Order: sequence, then structure tokens, then C-alpha cells
Amino acid sequence: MAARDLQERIKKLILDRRLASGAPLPTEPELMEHLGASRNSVREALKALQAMGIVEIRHGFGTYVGPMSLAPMIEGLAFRTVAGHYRGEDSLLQLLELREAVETGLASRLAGRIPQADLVELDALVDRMEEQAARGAGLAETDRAFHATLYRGLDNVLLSEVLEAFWDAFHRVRTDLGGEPQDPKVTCRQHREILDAVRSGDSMRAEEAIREHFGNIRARLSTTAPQVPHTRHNERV
Amino acid sequence: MAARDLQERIKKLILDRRLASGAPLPTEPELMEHLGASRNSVREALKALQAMGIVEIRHGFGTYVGPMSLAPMIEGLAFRTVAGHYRGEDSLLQLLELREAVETGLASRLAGRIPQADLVELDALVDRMEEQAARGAGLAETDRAFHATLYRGLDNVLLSEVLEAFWDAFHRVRTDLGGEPQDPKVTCRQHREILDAVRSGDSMRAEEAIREHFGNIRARLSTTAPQVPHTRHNERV
DNA sequence: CTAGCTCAGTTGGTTAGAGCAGCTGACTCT
DNA sequence: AGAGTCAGCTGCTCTAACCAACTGAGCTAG
Repeated sequence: MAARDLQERIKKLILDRRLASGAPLPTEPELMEHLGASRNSVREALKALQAMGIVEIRHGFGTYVGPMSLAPMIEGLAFRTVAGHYRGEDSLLQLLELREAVETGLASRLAGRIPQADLVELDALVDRMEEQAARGAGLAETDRAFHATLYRGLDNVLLSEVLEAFWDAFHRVRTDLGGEPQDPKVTCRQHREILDAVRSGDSMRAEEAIREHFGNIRARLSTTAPQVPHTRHNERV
Repeated sequence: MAARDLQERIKKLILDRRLASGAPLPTEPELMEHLGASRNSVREALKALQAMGIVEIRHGFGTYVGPMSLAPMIEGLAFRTVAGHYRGEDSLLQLLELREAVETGLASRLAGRIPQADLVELDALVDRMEEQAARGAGLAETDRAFHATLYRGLDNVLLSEVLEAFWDAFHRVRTDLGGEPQDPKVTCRQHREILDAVRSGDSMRAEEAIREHFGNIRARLSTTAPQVPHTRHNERV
């Protein structure tokens, strides 16, 4: 009765006061009085809001309006995918296909109208990728940055965040499940091709480049498919 | 210290036991013993997991593994958008553009390869839409069904759910903010055009049809725009 | 006088125990 | 045999106390 209401009322409080991300919320005792509920109930509501990223709780410091990032979505997606995988579904493949479907459309849309500054940055990223591949380092972070920078040209923060969330969820699940790493050199070449294709303004070519890139990941995926060990100890889910 | 851990351990428990959606979780006393934590901490962890859709709690009945739907994402997206809107950002427009960017790509990808059965169903949906428009009824649900059915041909459940989540979030925010409704007849015509374009197999035409549809919504949106000045500093309640 | 430390006060974190509320199924009375 | 009742599970809420992290004022040592 009260619980669901409490969350709504706290959300309403944030909206009514026009609180921005990072703004302080009332303390627990203050919320108790304002909402007429016990500490326990208030805390449970806050915990739920925290899980949704609406609120941020800092021990010994206070409660604040959260960053409203899509982190909870990553969390949920990742768990959903891992759970499905353990139960023998091809959930990880579905997640990959989701990225592929969305990114192919966006890349072709982006072809030829990507800002010059972003192209320069992308060039630098692929260079770094090659350097990392040469000395055998992991290039996950650079790959992430590449995709993030690529779609920045679409000039929609929300869209960028969603794509990054998909990337994060996929990457986390794949590493958690101990997926086989890609061949770094192939990965580099494909990113270079994506970049060149987008630069050239040829939508079809850009689409094809993205598709090939994902096709590569997909191939690696199916070799590691559904053998299911117990969860490892330090696993993040 | 314990709280974040508890959530992880409960998630681990679900994975280790290969619990499917709907499967019962241990009762609160059992979890207390199994996790070595107090009732309160266990409940707070469960509340957070519930907010993420990982767990479902039914009063007087028990706790179960959740449906793993994207409902929490809708919740989060909607709140984020409303909060941004109230603070004078064009967050609702961004959400619309997110849908547009993704759907244009998918529609062109879908053109010509959509199953016959889905085409029949889509025809029926547009018919119903026209019938509803004629008698002045709302056609939100039919619109939702149209978009859902359209992308079903991509044969990726996750993708479908994500698109539906975007639709839901957008629709909820728009109605919450009392947005101006569309002209039903225009909406019908545009859906018919999308359908015909996809049927014809012409990717460009499909893309254009989607873009025009969203352009219409966008136009309605800007008439209801926030027009709230940016109050970055010193904002009063 | 300043740099650093200490400690009291504030905030959230955790535990405990009691009682309330919704649901189920077996028991009882008709 | 059927309908009503109640005992027992379940989760929900509250109170009250104490633990732990952080801040900042005030003290101490240099």
C-alpha cells in the first residue's frame, strides 16, 4: 500500500522542486516526517529508486538526485542476458543482433554527414587500436570509444547513451561468460573500414562494413556458445 | 558494505539454481539464514532487485523470479525525460529522435523481407485505426500494436521489446505532460504509407515514410514545447 | 601562525523484535 | 457435499537501538 506510493511521492518531490542531478535530497529523518512513514519504509523506497538510478545514496554524507544514467538498464540487460544464456537460450546472440540492427541503420544514416572533428578523433582511435594490437594489449576500451565517438555525430545524447549501454551490457556479459577474444588485427582492419566507409559518404558501404564487423563477433560467439559452467566467484552479474 | 553484496548474492543464487522467470525464491526468513543478514537488509536488497525487474514480490504469497522485462527501463527513461522536461530541456524531443533514428534504420532494413502474415495483420491494424479515427476514439493502443507488429519480422525478441519500451516511455511521458493529440486522419494515412512502402520493398521509400510519420509527431510536439527558460543556477522551488 | 590531528555531530547502514495484512488450504458446520 | 471459517504461511510496516562513514570545528604541535 504505502511502499509503491512512497517511491512515487519521492519522485514527485524531485519533480516539484525541479531538482537537478546532484542536488541534495532531504535526509532520512526529514523524509520520514514529510512522508509520514517509518525509516524502514523510506529506506526501502530509496533503495528502489537507487536501483533505478533516480537517486544516489552516499554513506555518511547524504542522499542526492542521481545522474539519471542508463546504468540500471545495463545492469538489467546484462543480468537478463546472462540468466537466459545459463538456461540455454541464445540471449547473447540476440543482444549482439540488437546492436547490429541498430548500428547498421545509424551508420548508413551517418555516412557523409559526420563532422570533420569526429573523423580526426576516430582516426586517432584506430591508430591507437593498432598500436595496442601490436603490443598485445586489450583494446576493449578503445573499441568502446570508437563506437561512442562514431555516433556522437548524430547529436543526440540520449541515443549515444543507449548505444553505449548496449555496448557495455554486451561487453560485460561476454567477458563474464569467458568469451573467446577476437583477433585484434582483424578488429582493427574492420574498424578502419567502417571509418573509411563513413567518411566516403557511401551509405551502403558503411552499412556493409558494420555488418561485417558484427559478423566477425558473431562468428566468435558461436564457437563459445552454450557450454555452461557454474558461476565463477568474482563474477559480476 | 553488505547491501550491494546481498543483491549480487541473490542474483547469483538465481543463476546457480537456474531459476526461470516465475520460479519461487526462498522466503525472507530462509534468505536471512542463507545470506546471514537481517530481515531488513534482505528486504532492501529484494526491493532493489524488484525495481530492476529481476524479482517479483507478491504480498502474502511469496517472492518469485521476475519476468525480466524492460519495464524498469521504461520507468527510468520516462522519469528521466519528465525530469529533463520540467527543467527546460528538450528531453522529450530527444526521446522521439531516438525512436526515429532507430526505426528509420530498421524499416529500410525490413522493406521487402517482411513476412506475408505480418503484412495481413498490419493491414487489419490500419483498418482498425481508420475505424477508430472515424468514431473519434483514441488509437494509441493500435498505434503501439502497429509498430510492434511491424518490427516482429526482424525476428529478435529483445529488439522488439526495446522498441516497445521506447514507444511506451514516449507515450507515457507525452500523456503525462498533457501533449496535444495528433490528427487521427493524418496518422492513419501515414501508417498506411509506411505499410505500403515496406510491402513494396523500397528501402528509401520506407525510410522516408517513417521519417514523415515522426516529423508529424515532432511538429505536434514543438507546439507544446516546454518554453521553460533554462534555470541552471539559483533555481527556486 | 599554520599544519595537522582529534573528536563530536551529522548522515546513512544494520540489527532486533513486535505486530499488521494478504493469501491458501484444511477443517468444520450446515 | 458445499460454504464458511480459521490457522498458518507469506510479505509489510513500525519502533528503537546501535554501527559506520563522513564533515567540520576546535585543539594541539611545530
